[in-house]
Amino acid sequence: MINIQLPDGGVKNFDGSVSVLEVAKGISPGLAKAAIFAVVDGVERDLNYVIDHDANLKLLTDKDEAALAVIRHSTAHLLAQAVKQLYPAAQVTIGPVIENGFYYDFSFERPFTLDDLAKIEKKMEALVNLNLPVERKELPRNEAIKYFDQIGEKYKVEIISAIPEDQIISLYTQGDFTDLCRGPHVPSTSKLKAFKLTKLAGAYWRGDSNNEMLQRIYGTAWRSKEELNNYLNMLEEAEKRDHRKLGRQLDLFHLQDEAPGMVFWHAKGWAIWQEVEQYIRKMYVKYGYQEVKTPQIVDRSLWEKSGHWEKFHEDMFSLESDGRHYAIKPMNCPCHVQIFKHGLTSYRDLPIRMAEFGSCHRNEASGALHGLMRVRNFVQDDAHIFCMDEQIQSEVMLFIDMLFEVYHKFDLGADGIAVKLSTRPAKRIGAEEVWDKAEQALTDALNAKGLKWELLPGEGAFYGPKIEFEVKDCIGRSWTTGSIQLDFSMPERLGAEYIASDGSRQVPVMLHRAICGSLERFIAILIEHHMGNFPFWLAPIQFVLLNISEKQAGYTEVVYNKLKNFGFRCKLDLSNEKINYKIRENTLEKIPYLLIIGDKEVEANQVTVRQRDGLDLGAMSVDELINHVANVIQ
RNA sequence: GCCGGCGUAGCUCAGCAGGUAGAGCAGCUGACUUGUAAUCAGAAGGUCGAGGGUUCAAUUCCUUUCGCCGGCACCA
Repeated sequence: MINIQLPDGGVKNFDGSVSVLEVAKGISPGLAKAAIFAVVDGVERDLNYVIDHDANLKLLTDKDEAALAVIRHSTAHLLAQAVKQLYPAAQVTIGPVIENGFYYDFSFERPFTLDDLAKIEKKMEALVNLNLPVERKELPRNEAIKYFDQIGEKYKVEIISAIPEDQIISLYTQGDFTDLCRGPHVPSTSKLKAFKLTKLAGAYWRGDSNNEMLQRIYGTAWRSKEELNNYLNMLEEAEKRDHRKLGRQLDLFHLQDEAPGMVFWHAKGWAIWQEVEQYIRKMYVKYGYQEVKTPQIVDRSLWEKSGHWEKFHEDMFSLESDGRHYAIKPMNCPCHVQIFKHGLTSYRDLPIRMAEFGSCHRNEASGALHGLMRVRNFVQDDAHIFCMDEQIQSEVMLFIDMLFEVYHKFDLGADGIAVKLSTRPAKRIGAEEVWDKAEQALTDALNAKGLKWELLPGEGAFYGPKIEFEVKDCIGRSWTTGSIQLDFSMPERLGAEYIASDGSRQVPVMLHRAICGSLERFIAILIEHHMGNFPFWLAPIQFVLLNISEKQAGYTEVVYNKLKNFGFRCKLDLSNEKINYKIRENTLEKIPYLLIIGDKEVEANQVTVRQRDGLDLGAMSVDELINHVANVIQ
């Protein structure tokens, strides 16, 4: 007798072993039909998993969010099956679930084409219509290796060979196709009814650029056609926020062939930049930073001392002049250490927080460049904190406060920010106890601030652990903006010291930190986050003045000058167009306030205010308008 | 850097099985003097990313190269 406990508290009894599907049928035929997979005693199982003991059972259908991962995984198998049928010479490798979908990597004699993709998708649909049952079987590891060796799947053999010998390997078969997989899977290919192959790409085997490049096919899969369409529409909408697109439409900046990865900032983009920079500068004052400025080009010997030349010279732009070798700085830290070293520093002076809007050049790999997100010349809101060991945690906490104050100011919500702690890598310098202390300090600071964070073991730099703050762009790619990084190496290498309370000379700890990361990247994030509708204080143009006919041109200009003298960024549109046209054009420019002036306004010494979202605030005097925006800014 | 795709007017894009290109919008000129998301008309605008090759003829085919896009790798 087997008792099966259901989530609603009910219990089903069976005389002997029973499959999940049979249990489902016992509950209701509808449930059995809709079921995708099950959780038995906390473990995900297929529907034909046989329960032979008392157990808790939860059935999941396509109504459950959790079904998505299973559907996606099964769709990846479906893709592989289709590829094998169409191109038997292709070798299968891995096909995991990712956010919103899946991919599968194949080794094939030639790259797949878009035509292939269409064919493969058709084949997948045909396989769905065949309603192929998906069946699990288990083999001892060595037999699994033998099996894949026999069918010539050498990548699978390699994968299984890395699994301990005593393990049982599970395989899933649908029709003529068998794949190595942990499962669970949908019971039949007919459950896969909303998928689309989205892109082709190259990808290195095992993620290592020394290895062969495989053909990766990406796809998305959902529980219903409706869900799929919603996703595709969402993607289409999201692409409209792309900062590269908006940068052109709003005339903020451009990039051109002659200066790859370097930005030409137009007046409107630069207005945003100035606001951001000035705001960050205010924060420096508030949080006790000193601002400095250091040279753009520095003799190579400094980079040799700092170790950058050895490790990164391929990414550095260098030049020769009058027989001397120079490098354009790829970072500011060695220069800041030079300022720190000037004169004697007492422990009483610590912490010293030294900030610079430092323009850096890095010769990034051509394939890495991406709009403003990844450029070759960028300005970091960089700062280095020189402090004593015992000050690390409080400095990190202060930095976190500052970071969130800044992000809040720009309307970047904390829930959109991923916090990651990267700890000691295999290759590293510094004593274990120093790493212990440093990692503990970072962990404690994160926890003290009540942040949700993710641990990335082994991802730290060789010279210290770090915390990174990541935000996503319009289509979900993650970019690091803020970071704070401990450095046990550079102060010593470059001979930075302070006089301790006992009169001895000590090497300070150095924290590298940035909030925006680079102003370029940060502004790109702002553009996408606000969809170009910048808050009033950031908007490149804050007011546009529109006269209805030539008659009001004089008065319109007076108001324009008045607002300009108050320091607002204004545009005067006296163009000889209908007011409808002018409203449309300036609304598309995403100017926060459109001030409309006709005879009525001239007479009453007012302006009629229309917001860019179409809301009509009615007529008011200029003073009232200024009051209004002051309230908006707070 | 690697794999694939792309590069035509300021922008968005069409075209060409090889016979030196076309639209809309913007810009320019003119008319209209306008009340809350596109007034009408006219003229103009391009060494089809760059170099080389094949050909009587190349924007179209081949090749090299640069840049961009999507991934991968990288991201101190």
